[in-house]
This record gives sequence, structure tokens and C-alpha cells, in this order.
Amino acid sequence: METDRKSHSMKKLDDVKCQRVDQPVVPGLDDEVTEVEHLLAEPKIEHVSVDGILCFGNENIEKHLKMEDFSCAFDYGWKISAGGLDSIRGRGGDDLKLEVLDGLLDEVDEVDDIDAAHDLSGACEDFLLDSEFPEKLSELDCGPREGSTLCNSSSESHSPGFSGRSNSVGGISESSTATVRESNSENGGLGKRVGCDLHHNFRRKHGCQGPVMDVGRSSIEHMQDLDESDDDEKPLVSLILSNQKVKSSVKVTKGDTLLRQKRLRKPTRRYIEEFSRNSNMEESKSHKIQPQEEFPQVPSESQPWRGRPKKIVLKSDYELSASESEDGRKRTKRSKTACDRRKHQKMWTLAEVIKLVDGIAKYGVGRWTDIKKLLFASSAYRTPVDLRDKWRNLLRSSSAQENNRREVETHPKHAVRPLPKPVVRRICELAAIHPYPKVSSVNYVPSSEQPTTKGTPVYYSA
DNA sequence: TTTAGGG
DNA sequence: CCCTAAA
Repeated sequence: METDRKSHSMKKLDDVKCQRVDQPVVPGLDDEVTEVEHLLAEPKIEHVSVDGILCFGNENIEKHLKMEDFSCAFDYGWKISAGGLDSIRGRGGDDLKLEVLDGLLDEVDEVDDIDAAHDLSGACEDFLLDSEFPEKLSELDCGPREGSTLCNSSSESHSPGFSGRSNSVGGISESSTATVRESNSENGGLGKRVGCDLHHNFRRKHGCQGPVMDVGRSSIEHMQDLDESDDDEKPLVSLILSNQKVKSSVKVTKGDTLLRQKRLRKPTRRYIEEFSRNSNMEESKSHKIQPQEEFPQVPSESQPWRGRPKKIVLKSDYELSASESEDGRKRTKRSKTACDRRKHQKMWTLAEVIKLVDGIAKYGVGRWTDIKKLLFASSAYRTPVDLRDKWRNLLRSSSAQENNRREVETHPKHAVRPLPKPVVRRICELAAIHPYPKVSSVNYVPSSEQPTTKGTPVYYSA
């Protein structure tokens, strides 16, 4: 199965490659280009020799319009004209791609690169996905070309990392690699500085987490939903791949994009969070962060929010508490850290829950790793622990729902996400079969049946 | 490294 | 969701 998937994606890659040979394969890049021109005020892209561009007609345009709206909606005071817009797009969307990639290409070693690449995509992409995913999905399935349409709506410049990696995979773009190098040497310093400033602003304006991210996340959620339902993301692969291609093309054409590219590439979501945290510390005198310096390349950031740079966080906390005892600002610090504790929580979809329940039914309670591997292989953000936690919560909520069903029905407000009856039933059954310690408030005999009054005889195995 | 349990 | 301890 794994290999199957792999080969599949490879195939897709090949397709992409082939296409690229014949034609620039940058469908819809056209739109993109206009946009870039806009931003850079230095249009000279003749790259747009696309045959298939006509295929997308209205829809494509529509998408872009939406995108614009979206961007506008997020003008937070910092300049969107040159970099702002870009950076907005730069975040959030990546996670999306990353997720997908993580699921699909976890065989690849250079996750870092992927990650980097992901850091760049666009929130707008998410946005689009969010609003039109269903259609999009089918579209994508039709082939890389279609995929590109969508992708091209993401940001134009993209990480060197990916192109490098692509080479190893399918030799997608050599030119892009070269360009990248060039860019790095050219715009390195400036890019960094700008990036920092950007982040300063960002942080200042929205605390550690900007709305952008939120948007991105929610869209991701939707996507996940769909993705989840059939556990197949191949279309997305093509999407991503073609996206990369587009990116490289653009890169080749535009050197200027690189500046932004650099700036975008660096900071990760995680980084922003860390950064804000550190800045707080800086306030209280310890640990100084030098923005001018190379971005700390967010520690072990191979997964979107799953990164868990434990050590760093711990260290920060440590220092925080240290400074706490020194200055009297305890409370501020405390609350702040407490606030951003729940960094990346992703809502569980019904599909996921059902899947989880299925998995538990199959493999039993406690084999979280197995369940994760077999049923949640595609969702990188669900760790076995998450599954377990979710199960715990499910047990709790389901039992609650069972007990006060009437009350819940009378006060629907209290039932936020009611959880379909059948699911609850299944959970209860499973709970009966696999007692999860500590969860059932009932002090019943270990593996006995739960309050279910239906007389299913349960036998003790001992 | 995975599970269990607590926060 | 995060963290830690124990296995």
C-alpha cells in the first residue's frame, strides 16, 4: 500500500515532468504573472506561453478574484503592497501542503526542505480550497495541468529547498536551483531584515498568532475533511508538484521574487511563536534575540504543528520562571505562556472520529500507534497520543451524552457538537468491551458492560 | 519509543 | 492539546 502510493506519486511526477518538457506548463501562471508584476512593478515575464491556459477560463479568474478579496481583508496595517500580501499568503497554506506531503512523501528524508517549501505557499490557496474544494478536487484529479491552476494562485516565489528536492525525485527543475543560489547571495541580508521587521509587526499587531493563520487552519480543516473521507490525496500530490513547477518557472523568470522568497521562506509558524515568546523574555532582561541573525531555523520542524521543539520550549519556560522569581512580573508572564500553550489544535472531524472508532474496534484500545499508522497515515498531525486523547474524550462525552440525552436535547445549546447517535452507540459498545481505565466514572467491575441496559452478555476473560 | 495518566 | 513517568 505504501509502495503503491509511492509509485503513484512518482508517476504523477513523471507526468509533470513530461509536460514540462513540451511546454512551460504553467497554466494559469498568467494570472500569477500579472500579480507579480503588480507587486514588483517590473514586469517582464514572457514565460506565459501556455497552451492549456484557456482551459480554466472563468473559474480561474474567479479564484483569483477571491484571492484578492481575501488578501484585502487581511490588510493589517503593514504594507501589503510589496511584501505583505505575499507573506500573508506565505503562511498557512504551507501547512496545508505540508500535511499532504507528510502523509504522502514521508519516505523522503529531506523533510526540512519540504517544510521550508511549505512555509511559503499561500493562505489564499487555503482560502480557495476552503471555498471551492469539492470542485477543485475533481479538477485536480484530471491532471497536473489543472492542478497548476490552483497552485499558481499561491505565492510566486518559493523555496529553494523544494526544488532541490524535486531534483532528487524527478529532476523537475534544475534552473530553479541555480536561481536559488543566486538569490541567496544577492538578497540574503536584505531579505532577512525585512523578514524580521515583518515579524515584528506581525507579532505586535496580532500577538503570537495572526488571523491569517487561523484562516489557514480552518481551511485546512475543510480540506482535511474531504481528504479524510476517502483517504486518498493523490490529486493533491499533483497539485503540489505542479505548484512547485510553477514556482520554479517564476523563479527563473524573476530574480526579484527571490527577495520575498527569502523572507518568506525562513520564518515558520513555529518560529513566530517562539520568537514572540523570546521577545517577551527579552523584555524581562534575559536572552536577547537578534533579528539580524539568521533565523534560528526553527528547531526540528519537520511537521507543521507537530514539531514539538520540546527542548526550546522548556528552556524558555525555564528562563521565564527564572525571570519570574526575579522581577515581579510573574502574572503577566504566566498568563502569556498559558495562553499560547495550545498552539496547534486541530478540530476533529466526524470522519476522523469514525475512523478512530473503527480503528479501535479493529485493533483494540491501547494500540494507538497501530491505529495511527493504519488509519491515520495520511494525517500527519494526529499522533498516537492524540488518538488516545481523543478516545478518552470521546468516552467521556459519549457517556455524558448517554446519561443526559434528554437534557441535551432540551438544551441543544449545551451540545456543541452533538456527535451522531450511531457513533455514540459504537463508542459505548467499545467502551464496554475495552474499558478504558480512569475514564468511566462508574465504579463497575473492570470489563463489565456499561450502563447499557441491553443485555448483551459479557464474559470476563480472566 | 510507546502508553498511561494528569493537567 | 501538552507534559511526564513508566514500561
